[in-house]
Amino acid sequence: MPMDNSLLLNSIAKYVTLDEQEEQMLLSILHYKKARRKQFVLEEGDISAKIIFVTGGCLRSYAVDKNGTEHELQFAPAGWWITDMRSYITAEPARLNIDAIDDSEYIFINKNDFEELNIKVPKFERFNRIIGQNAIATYQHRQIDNAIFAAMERYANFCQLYPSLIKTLPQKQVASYIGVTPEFLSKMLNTQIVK
Amino acid sequence: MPMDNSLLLNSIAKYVTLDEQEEQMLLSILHYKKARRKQFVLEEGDISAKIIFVTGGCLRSYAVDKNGTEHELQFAPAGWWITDMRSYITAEPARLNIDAIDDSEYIFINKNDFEELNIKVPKFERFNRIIGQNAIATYQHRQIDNAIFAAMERYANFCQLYPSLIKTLPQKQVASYIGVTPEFLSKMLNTQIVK
DNA sequence: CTTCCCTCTTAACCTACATTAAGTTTTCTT
DNA sequence: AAGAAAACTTAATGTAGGTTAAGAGGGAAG
Repeated sequence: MPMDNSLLLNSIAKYVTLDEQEEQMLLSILHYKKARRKQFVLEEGDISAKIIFVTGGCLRSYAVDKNGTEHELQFAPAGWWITDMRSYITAEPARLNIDAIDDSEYIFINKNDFEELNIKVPKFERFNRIIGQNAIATYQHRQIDNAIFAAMERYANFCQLYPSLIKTLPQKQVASYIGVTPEFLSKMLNTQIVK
Repeated sequence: MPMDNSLLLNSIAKYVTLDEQEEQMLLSILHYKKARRKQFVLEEGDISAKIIFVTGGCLRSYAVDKNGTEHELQFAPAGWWITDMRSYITAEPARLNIDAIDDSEYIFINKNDFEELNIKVPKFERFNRIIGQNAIATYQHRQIDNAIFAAMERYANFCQLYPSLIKTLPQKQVASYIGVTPEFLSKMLNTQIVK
């Protein structure tokens, strides 16, 4: 059954040009899956032996603290990659949960296939090296932003950076991403009305 | 003049095996530099058109907030890579400063050379893809740790993760890395004595 | 239409950590 | 070895954001 791979292929094509055969090798290792709203894609304690590319809906990754409070690490709408990288690399149990915020569709690639394809198709490895660097840049700046900015500024940054997410996400998840409680975000937003 | 490249070559050899010619291509693009304690290697506002590998001493990267307070992003003792990745990728002015904590020596590779070598030597690109993934894993967990743990636990984590750095770094830099003021870290450490 | 659950809000009170300011010790520099 | 500059400590006071609790809308399932 032919699946829609165009989002993935276009995203790769931004950085490298795969020939017919290389593209075939990639397509041959893709798996397709759907997750309904709130369904887990990866559960804390599992081993994350795959890498995930979202093609529809929205996934998220988060960790749960000792009080049971969730802390969002990442939102992954269509076109984004998501995984627990530590667990992927070391095959240790994942600390992150990944679940579906909306009914979602995604492609996943098993670790063995992914590693093998990187070796067989250098252009694919280039693509991964480059998007890896992009992710590092993002994490570096998120770390600095958290250290430097107060909650209100982090909220403003989030709105600017992810305008489409702001419209669809429940406020409590935005709160968790920027590192405050939902109560505090609510208060912050409703106290600022008149300056 | 022959320089000591063994640290770099060993670090690459952990992941890939370069042949004679590949190694030569790598060596031909290396530049060697020293920085005295407190000297800048990259200054906020500059464009970070290179990638740095520390061979001796210790560098650090940090950002400065509007009050002039420094916030440590990374310590890079011998064997570590360091750069402002956003600035490297986009050629925008860096937000990070990189300077020397101790008298240090480092290798740097200019962006053009680095990108070209990645294309010419797929094994080098593999190495970079892999260490990029490692860096992502580290940043993911640092983000989560900051969200989940209180200052004392973050300090304990730091001690466990970087036992050698704890001995050499001034306390105020550790404080900055874990995200508290030096005053608070001092109080924390000196109040815990008798439980 | 209603019940249930989930999200958001409001408000009182609480705490981890920041700020300011001195004083002390360690370390560079000369 | 002296003097200056950093680094560390202590303590009083301040505040951003957390916690707890209760109520109000809103949408999905029956």
